[in-house]
Amino acid sequence: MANGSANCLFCNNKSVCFNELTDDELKQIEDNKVEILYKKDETIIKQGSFASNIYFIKKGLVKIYIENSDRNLILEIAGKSKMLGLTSLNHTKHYKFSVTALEDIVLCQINVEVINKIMITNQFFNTQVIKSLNSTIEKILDKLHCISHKQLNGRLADALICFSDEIYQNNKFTLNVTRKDLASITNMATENVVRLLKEFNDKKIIKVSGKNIEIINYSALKELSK
Amino acid sequence: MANGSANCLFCNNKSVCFNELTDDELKQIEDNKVEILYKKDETIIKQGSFASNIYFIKKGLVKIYIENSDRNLILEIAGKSKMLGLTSLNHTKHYKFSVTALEDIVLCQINVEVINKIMITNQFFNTQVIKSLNSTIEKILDKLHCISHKQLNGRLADALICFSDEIYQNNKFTLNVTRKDLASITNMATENVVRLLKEFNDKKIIKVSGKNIEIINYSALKELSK
DNA sequence: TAATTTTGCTGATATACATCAATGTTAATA
DNA sequence: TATTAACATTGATGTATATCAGCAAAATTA
Repeated sequence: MANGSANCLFCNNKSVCFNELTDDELKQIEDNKVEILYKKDETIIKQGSFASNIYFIKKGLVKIYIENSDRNLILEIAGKSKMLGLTSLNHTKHYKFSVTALEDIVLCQINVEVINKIMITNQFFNTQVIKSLNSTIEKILDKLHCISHKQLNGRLADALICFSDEIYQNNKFTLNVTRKDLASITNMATENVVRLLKEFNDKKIIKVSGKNIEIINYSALKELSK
Repeated sequence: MANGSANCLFCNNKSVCFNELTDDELKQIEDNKVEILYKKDETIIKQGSFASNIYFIKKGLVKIYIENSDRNLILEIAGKSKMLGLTSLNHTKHYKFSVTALEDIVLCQINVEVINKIMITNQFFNTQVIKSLNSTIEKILDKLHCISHKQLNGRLADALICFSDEIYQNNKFTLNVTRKDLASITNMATENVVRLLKEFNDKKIIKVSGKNIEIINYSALKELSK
């Protein structure tokens, strides 16, 4: 929970965003950031609260989700190098989503004013921030497309592909999320996640054993995704 | 179709974005923009094409939608002062959506390089662009929430509230869209739009007569929206 | 003006999916 | 280690919503 002795200048977890900052700019960030450890299941960002900080994940996975009285919708499972809370760049805004830790997390919380300042002085950084915003838009558009146009098996296939290609970058992985979370990712009932995982397993598309999943027939998944 | 004699300096359709530009900056835009007229049903942006321009709507309504082989999803009905195509700010990107005219449109097409240049020289403008990106994110998140959590009547209620509050800014309006479009907005079958409009009409929540709609019981709609 | 296409409307039917209920299994806590 | 709670699983049932079919009305085109 302590402000990092961790020095921004020599930080080897820097996102592309920070790559081209001058030493002076990095110093500014260092003076206005804290490094924080979150334990599994702790809330990092709470939906509805004032958006006044930028977060940068150094280690571990989080889930970003829209809260709802009955049922949540997970927008993204994100990990190392993810910037969170860019909503804060424009003041007087509230977070539209919550973020909680799926495992132990190390992140840097950076004061939004410094980010705003450096966006003025450093054109490259400014571009990177806009890129990040655009990529967020792209991601949630994909999500929207997936949920509005595809049916259950396609949506689950999409989720599995995402885990394999992006989150774990391995066709064999151990889930950090529950079946209920999988249901929140794909916007279906938990029971259907279970049933479909079994069906995929029986069809030898994937191999499921508890939280361990191995993708056997990738192209079949891609086909289901359509 | 001609480059406007329309002078940016004296344009009275300027969006907030352009409000604080210097005369010189406005001149730069003027030299790198064309004013274009689109007729009803013409395509302004085609999904999948290279994103290389910024558009600014001066007059008329457009629909922004995700194309899909079987069924489209309308993200937004937008009008005067809307900036389109900010995806272009980062190069080598394709549009993730299409835009077509719902009526005769006047818009300015601005070269993305000038926009990028002015974002460097003018901090206020830069902030406005980021605000615009953030507001896009917020809108899509709302849509995602609506489609994933609400059922048919709630989704249609949402759409009607949006028409009344934002698009037409009047509780009595004449739709520029077909029932099929309404179905694409709410992600339901066209038949259900018809049935629900009739039901709302019978319950004296709204008064429907063809494309003319009047909202009678606004609070009932708000209730349905939950 | 007639002919054709698109849009709007209505009821009947089908189905994808959620919900419910019941039970096993693992993980957290005392 | 016992106790509780959260998670996972399976089958049976219900329902919201899509699909289909058929026709009327408007709008476009010939």
